[in-house]
Amino acid sequence: MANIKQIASDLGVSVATVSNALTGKGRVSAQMVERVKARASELGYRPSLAGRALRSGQSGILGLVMPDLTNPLFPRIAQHLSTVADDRQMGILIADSRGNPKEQTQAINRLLDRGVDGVVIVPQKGTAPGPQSVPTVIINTASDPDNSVCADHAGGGRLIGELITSLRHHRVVILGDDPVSEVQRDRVAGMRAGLASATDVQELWGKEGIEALAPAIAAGATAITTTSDLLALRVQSHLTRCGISVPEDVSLTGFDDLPFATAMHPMLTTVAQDVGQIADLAIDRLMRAIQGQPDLPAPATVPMRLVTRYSTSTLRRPTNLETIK
Amino acid sequence: MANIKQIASDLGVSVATVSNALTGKGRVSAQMVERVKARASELGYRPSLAGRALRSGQSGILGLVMPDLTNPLFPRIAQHLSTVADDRQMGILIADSRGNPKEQTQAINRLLDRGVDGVVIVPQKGTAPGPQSVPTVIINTASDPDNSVCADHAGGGRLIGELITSLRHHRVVILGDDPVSEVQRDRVAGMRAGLASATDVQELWGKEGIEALAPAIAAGATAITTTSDLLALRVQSHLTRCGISVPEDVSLTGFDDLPFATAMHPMLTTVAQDVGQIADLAIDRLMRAIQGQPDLPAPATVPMRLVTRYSTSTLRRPTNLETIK
DNA sequence: TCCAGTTGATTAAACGTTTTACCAACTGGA
DNA sequence: TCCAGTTGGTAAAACGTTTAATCAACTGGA
Repeated sequence: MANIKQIASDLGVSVATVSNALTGKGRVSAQMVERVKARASELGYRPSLAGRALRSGQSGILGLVMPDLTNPLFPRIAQHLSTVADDRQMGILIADSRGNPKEQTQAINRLLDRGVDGVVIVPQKGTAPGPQSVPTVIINTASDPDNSVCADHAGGGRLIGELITSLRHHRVVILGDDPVSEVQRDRVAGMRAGLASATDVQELWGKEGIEALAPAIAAGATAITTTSDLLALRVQSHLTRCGISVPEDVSLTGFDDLPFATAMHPMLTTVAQDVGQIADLAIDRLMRAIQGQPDLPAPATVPMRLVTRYSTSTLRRPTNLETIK
Repeated sequence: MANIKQIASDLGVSVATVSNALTGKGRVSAQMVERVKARASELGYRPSLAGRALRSGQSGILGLVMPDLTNPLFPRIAQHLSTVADDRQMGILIADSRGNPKEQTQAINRLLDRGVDGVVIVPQKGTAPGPQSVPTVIINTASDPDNSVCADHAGGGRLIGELITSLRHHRVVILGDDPVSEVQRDRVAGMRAGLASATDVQELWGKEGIEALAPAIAAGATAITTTSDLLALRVQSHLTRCGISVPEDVSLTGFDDLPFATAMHPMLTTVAQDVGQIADLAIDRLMRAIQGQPDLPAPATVPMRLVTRYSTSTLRRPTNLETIK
């Protein structure tokens, strides 16, 4: 409830002096600064963000637009974003684009109406939000080179591919969830690159893909690389039901290192995004844009990290399962 | 960029009239309202929330304090909260209390500094935030009867217990994660109530609890009820490793119906919170308090819903595994 | 002594909105 | 004709902050 005017009258000075003393901007004697600060903390003074926002035109609030708040990555992104925003005295307002592109632009508009100083957008699969009226940074899509920061999905895929290669697997099936997603296509492309020396690489998608797995294994595949941990869990469940065990009969990998990856048995080999660094870079670029500094030239891509656990092992059975049968 | 003054001068009227026309508060002729609204939409006018906030002392923003943003429930709570807040033209600012009580009060203070009109708090395990300087509603703890809304954890536990009872299991182990959590203790208590007619109910906690599972089963337990899905996944993995299969050898239940529950095999029997309704009630109470209406008397508790899947089955083997061995 | 420069503080405007108090012009009834 | 009541609108203050412009007092050098 205490305001700047209160402090000013208590001390018999003008409000401008108080403001200057607190912000350190104008010219105020050192001792006056002391007195002002002392009184301010006595009163428990908290500057009114509303007043400041009105005057300065900046709200000190950033918007976060997610394609779907139940996205398994959302918690980690939100957390990191919120801590690094905190460090810069910024708040984070969330908005859900509820899985469809139309809602996405509405969500952005709602944030804009609230006067956010900038927005972080994690776009819908397959959409690329155009330039906005406030500084914007896009996470996890490389569409607009200037203002995006994204994990190196292809690189992550390659790490997986190379791991599988190094474990001497030659017959591999790559399993994706939805080919509409640019991110997933990138991951798959990376896997292919890492598997360049494999003799047989097969690409499957979605629910039918899972059904097709057992036959593929029967036909000789010895490793399955998926584009998400959830998919990997599904696969493992399915395989267990079919009497195929991981990693003895087939190696299996996920993507993203979700919390349950370590609750599985065997614990899942996967690849992790450094969400902290992504958030860091995102906020960094955003603040830079907000403060009118020139954009950084290249889009930022953050390397992924291979997390080797126990769902992968070196090939130790004949390539073709038929021979066992 | 268009403001109320702009519209006023365009139309040759006073700003007060424009404000009245737009908010429908003062006395303005119907046709003037038309003209104002027309001009406003021509200009793409958006009221400045900052201006309004300064004048009215209300920011139109609610704060959400979570114990840990990576909490598996956070996404769903955030999503529902954000949609129902949207309906009331409110924004949601997030804050992370990073797993410790001290940060929790700091997080609350940060939100307060930002001028939120109210806060929704999902408290740290074992803490009960005291009364705040703004309207507050607490989710998932029944500590303060006046302003809390929480799932009926005990009721959910009872549902599980009754299911297990109806499946004719008599020897059950209840497995919890951390007894510090009031929520988990409630769940366990509910389970016990639902299992009243069982002959042997054992309670285990944490990592050692999991280790003790196989011996317990060897000693005759035929069902395991856990206080979280993640725990259930861990257990299932552990049991698989021990050569014990679900649900043939032992029935298993989770809690919360997290996304991966259906990716497991067998799909997990669990109990779901109606997060939508919880969010609804929470915002409802919060808005009521903000608008100065009297508090609703009783704390709101929302019933949980049993989700029966395939990790539970009726008892079909001798109670004591020893006899098999 | 005078003047330029510096220091420390003040005045007042501005940001965009809402709201109270007020005013002018009608209306209808006595 | 006069008055009370209603209708449609305006003027101005207020919310709390920042900042450009101004001013008074002091300093040191010529």
